[in-house]
Amino acid sequence: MAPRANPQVSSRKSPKQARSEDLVSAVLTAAVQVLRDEGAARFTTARVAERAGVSVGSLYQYFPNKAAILFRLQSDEWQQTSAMLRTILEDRTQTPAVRLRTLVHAFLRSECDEAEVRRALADAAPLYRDAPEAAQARASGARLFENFMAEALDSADDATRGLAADLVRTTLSQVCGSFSETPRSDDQITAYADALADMLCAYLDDIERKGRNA
Amino acid sequence: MAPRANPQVSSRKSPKQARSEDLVSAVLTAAVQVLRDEGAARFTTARVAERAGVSVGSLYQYFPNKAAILFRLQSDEWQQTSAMLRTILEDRTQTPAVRLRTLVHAFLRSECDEAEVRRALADAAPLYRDAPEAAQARASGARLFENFMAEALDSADDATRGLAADLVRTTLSQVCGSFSETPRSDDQITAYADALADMLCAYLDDIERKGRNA
DNA sequence: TGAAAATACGACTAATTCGTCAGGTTCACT
DNA sequence: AGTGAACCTGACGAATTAGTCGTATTTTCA
Repeated sequence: MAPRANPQVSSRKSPKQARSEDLVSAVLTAAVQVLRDEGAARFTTARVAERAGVSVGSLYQYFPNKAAILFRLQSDEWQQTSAMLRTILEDRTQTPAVRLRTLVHAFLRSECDEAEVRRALADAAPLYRDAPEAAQARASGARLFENFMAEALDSADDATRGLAADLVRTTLSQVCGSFSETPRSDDQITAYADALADMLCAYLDDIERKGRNA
Repeated sequence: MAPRANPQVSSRKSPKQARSEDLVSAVLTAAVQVLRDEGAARFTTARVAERAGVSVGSLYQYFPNKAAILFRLQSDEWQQTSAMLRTILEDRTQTPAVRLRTLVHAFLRSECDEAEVRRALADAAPLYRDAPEAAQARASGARLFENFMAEALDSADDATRGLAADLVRTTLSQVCGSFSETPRSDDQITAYADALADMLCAYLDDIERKGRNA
């Protein structure tokens, strides 16, 4: 009875940790499925555990509560997105405007893939958004844009630059999130990304123009 | 026993409807309070009814379910916002750019007032967002911006105009919503609204410039 | 092998929630 | 006052959920 999730197949580290790692990743995978297939409202520990082929008790041995699972999912997501943003924004071989355009396309595309999971995760946000680590993650994302702006806007004052960094970051994340809430074709995505990039670039040009005239 | 909510004080219409109207508005008022003071997660029909000085049974005589209360709140909100947008956007005595700037300030300000209620209402969105009437309301908001764009962007083609209308509307609503999630001072609001207006105006200018050069 | 430590199990508890319904109250009108 | 319709009440049923805990299984290592 109680068939366990393949104890022999596991990227062996110290054997001690093998079972737990398998269990944790099984839970996370199952959590994504439940979120996608059932939505935030039906996301329960029982359903996640069942889908993971694991008992609730075991689940609670590795996650202190339901919110922790969701937060972990969001956190992993942020990590990935951050890496992508960093790669694009810090590529000095391209002009800032080109980088920004590339970024918008990549970001919007990635929001539209996996849109269901993201929406469900957003619906569940009230459960995990006040986690202490969440603020840190947001701050590190903000720094990325501030550094970019320092390079892209050299003739603007600090206040303007800071505001621009905030506005561009917020616009990107919010507008792409909203856009991806309804299913989209490839062409729609490309066209929208171009328009959004146009808007952000026009804004940055405008700031530079004003900065030089002052 | 069973003290009723002031039957004698009520803006007399047909006496028949007086009680029900009082009850409905008492429920709506209470709903806003519960949403503000307790948040979306603790928004229950029992709490709303208690706060309204009314029994759950009565509440269910005028609202088919919990979601209907929330939808009604959101709907009233939209109505008000729509009216404001229309007034500003259709004021032909001002240039489009000035109107847009005025709009951004007004909208951001109004989002920041009552921010708690709005946030809670947004958290509860999964419960009412698929209501059939919601789509209608969104469409009517979209038309407002399309009409404005038809006036503001005369040298752009239809596709560009449509995309711009969508993008400007989405940006306004999403970015202001996100900004208002944390408490803000008056100065912060003004500065952010100016930056956002700069961005949107720069975008429209850019479109016009490209349109004339084509 | 055998025993202790680590891990997993899943039935269960306590709490909360939505919405109903049988019965009481008030109103409009005679 | 009397009558029926409209309205209100709040205890209650049915469902769901988060998280616990005593027991069973597996692993480790002497």
